[in-house]
Formats: sequence, structure tokens, C-alpha cells
Amino acid sequence: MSVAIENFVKAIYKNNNNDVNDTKPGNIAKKLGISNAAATDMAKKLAAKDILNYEKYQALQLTNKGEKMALNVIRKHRLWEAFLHKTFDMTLHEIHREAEFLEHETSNFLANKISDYLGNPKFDPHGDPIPNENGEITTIDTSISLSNTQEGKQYIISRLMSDDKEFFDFCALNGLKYGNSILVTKQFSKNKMTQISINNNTILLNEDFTNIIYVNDTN
Amino acid sequence: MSVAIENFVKAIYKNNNNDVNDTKPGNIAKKLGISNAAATDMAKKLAAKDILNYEKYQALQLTNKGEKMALNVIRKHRLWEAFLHKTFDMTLHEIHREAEFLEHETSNFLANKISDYLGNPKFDPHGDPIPNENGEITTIDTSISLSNTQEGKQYIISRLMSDDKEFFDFCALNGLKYGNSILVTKQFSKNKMTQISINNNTILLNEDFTNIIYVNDTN
DNA sequence: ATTAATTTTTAAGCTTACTTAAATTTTTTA
DNA sequence: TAAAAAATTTAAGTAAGCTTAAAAATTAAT
Repeated sequence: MSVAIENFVKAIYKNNNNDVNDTKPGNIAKKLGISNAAATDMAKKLAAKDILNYEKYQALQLTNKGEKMALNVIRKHRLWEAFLHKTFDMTLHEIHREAEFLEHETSNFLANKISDYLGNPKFDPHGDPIPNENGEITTIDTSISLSNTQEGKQYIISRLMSDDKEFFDFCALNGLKYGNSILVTKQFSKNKMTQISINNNTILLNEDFTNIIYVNDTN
Repeated sequence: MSVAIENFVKAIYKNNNNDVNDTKPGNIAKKLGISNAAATDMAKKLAAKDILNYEKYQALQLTNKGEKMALNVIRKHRLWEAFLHKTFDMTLHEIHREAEFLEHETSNFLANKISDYLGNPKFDPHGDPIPNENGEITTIDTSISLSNTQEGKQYIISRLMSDDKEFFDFCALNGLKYGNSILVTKQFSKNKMTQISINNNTILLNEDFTNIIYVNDTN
């Protein structure tokens, strides 16, 4: 499959979360930086290949085949991220940037080699789940966003849901890393800010950040 | 630069050894598995970009710029080979196959990370020299083909110049590996065969193989 | 419930990287 | 050295993956 097709199914898969309209051609086009016309064109082509269901003016929906394709690319992306992070100690932004290219030129053979080497991890350094060889994500995500945490409680960072360099730089600078422990010291409900303590530092985070930082209860 | 262009300049660079005619469009076409017409087409395009010199019916010649491009791709290819071989213990055939794709989607940034990680090696697992970041190959090759070795002398394997799976399988099976030591026990000049001793095994090699196995004198 | 704004689709056209077929030039060989 | 063979080039055409512009349909707003 071509890079264009792989990116297309990936974009649909990733947009398929909240609003049904998020997988309409225009939104996929915006995500990929192509024209709406190009997205419609591609949608028709992929429908003919049974990769997605296309009906005029409706949202695009991946078939089983299409979803498998998307998960296969996402698997390779996240395996590369995990591998580059571990091996070369590259930043969250750098690993994403490189994986974005490598994912399309990686055989299943090599993907499995990487996975084995890493001990078949279930999460990448952003906390995103890594699908297995069959495109299955077995792990149940029990994490909540930092916005919904309670004052005085301890949490483990489980996901940094972004691809923004500025955000990652901020996280790296402040020890906000997958697996690290934090204490929520204050929730300012009025202005939607959260104060946390990490490595003996106190940090105040606004809603933009607390919405994309996910954590697990330490029990 | 596109994959097609990178492969084109690479093919010219690699064919530019013995016969001048080896870089004529037809031979490049054959190497790349495209039609002669396509090769001529591409040659004209690249000439317009000052990547090579094109004159009707003449052999193609890379400009400085074109050669730099070729060496940059070759550098990435060989770094990947070295890395995959070391990290995943993949065979010479497997590393070549994967590197053939990865080389086109590797940033200079990542290439340097890989190089640093490996200790900036000067040779890949086939014994092929790895150009540095500036496209320079500093090492002087003093190796000779096994066909030209002398009876009773000890040599170090310095290069396995092939991309044939069968050959690599044979090498792996018999310990014929970059850096390994061998003793030339007999040269059968009449039928152009060479008998060697390696790991207490005696192997008889025909011309096809002795021509592509290079060695260095142990002095 | 119309009107306005937005989105989607259609249509026409472009570039890249190929193809095959025919014409031309070069090279080989007898 | 002239004819035959081979290689190269030109010409015409194709598919993928885009573009812009205009038409059609949907969605939002008053």
C-alpha cells in the first residue's frame, strides 16, 4: 500500500473517537493537509478496494480490512517511537517526527524484530497503546485526564496525548514523563487550572495541558 | 528528493566502476528494472537540476551535487545495515532488504544518531565503506579478491561483494564473515578454484565466489 | 423557514514516474 | 564497410495523487 493510502486510513482511524463528523472527507483533508477534493477522490478509490465505506456526504468508515491496515501502520509507528526513545534517547517530538516516515517502510518482519527486542511492550513513550501483530489492542485504558483528578491524590502519568513540540519540551523540562509519579496539590475549578507536585517542584498547569495529560490512580 | 531519484543516482554511482558504458541509460534501466525510455526521461530531468551531465547517446555522469546525493543515500543504507546486523542479529540478506527501504526515509539527524551509537564505523557488515556526513570515504581499500591470493597464506575477510541471498546463506553457514580469518590452502589455477581452511573446515570455492570475496593480507 | 455559510462533490488540469511502439543513432559483425 | 543488431531517443499514453474552480448538497443562523 502506498504512503498516501496508509496515511489516509490512519487519519480516519485516529479521528474516529468523538464526533461522527470527524471522519468526513473535509476533516480528514484538514488533518492530512490536502484539499477536500483530493480526500473525496481517495475515499472513492478506497471504497472500491473495500478499505472503507463511502456514501456521498456521509462520514467515512473503515471496513475491517481498512482498520487492520490502519492498526498495522500505527503499530509500526509506535514500535519505532519506543525503539528510538530507548536506543537513542531521542525526545518525544523527535521520535514522532522520525516514526512518521519510518512507519511506511517497515516490513512486518522488522516490526516483529523491534517488538521482540523491546520485550513486546504494550505502550509507547507517549503512553499510546501498541497494537499486536494481529492489530489487536488488548489493554484496557483506565486512565483519566489530569483535569479530572482529585486534590491530595497521587497519580502515575500514563499518556501524553499530543504531537506538539512545545508541549513535549515543557514535559521533558519538568519531568512529566510516562510512568512518573505526580501529586495533585490543588484544583482551581474556577479558572480550570491544576497544581501538581513532581520531583519536589510545584507546577501550575492550565486546561490545554491537563486535558492531554492522562494519569492512573496509584490506589 | 524522491525515492525514484535517490535510486537513480545510487545506481549510477554504483555502476561507475569499470566500463564507462555501465552508466549509459540502458544499464541503469536494467539495474532499476525500468524501461530504457524511463531512464532517458529521468536523465534529462536530473540534468536540468544539475544532478548529472547528460549528452545524447553518452554515458551518464553524476555532478558533484549528484555524487553527494548518492553518497548520502549509500551512507544511510550502510548505517542501517550495520545497525540492524548488530542490534537484531539479522542476516546479510535481511539487512540489505530492509535497508533498501529505510534508506529513503531516514533524516540526516537520525543517520548521525545511528552512526554515533555504533561508534562511527567505517565499514558495514558486508565490508562496504560507510561515507561520512560529508559524503567522504576516507579509508583506503587495500583488499584483493580471493582469486588473487597465494597458497599457504593467511587472510582476513574484508568484503562480501554481493546482494545474493544464496551466497550470503552459504557464507553464514561456513563462517565466511567480515573480519574472520582464513587460510588459503590451494589455488587450482587450471579450473580457477580456491581451497581455503576456516574454523578447521576445508572449503572449495569456485570463481563465482572467489571473485566477490575480498580479503586483506595479515602481514 | 428561508437565507447564508459551509462542506462536499464534480470537473478539468497538473506533475511524477512510469509504459509501449516507432524512429533514430550507435555498435557490432560478417 | 555495409548490413544487421542493439541501444537510445522520441512520441504518445497511463495511473496515482494531487490542485483550483464551479456546482450541488448539507448545515447553521437569523
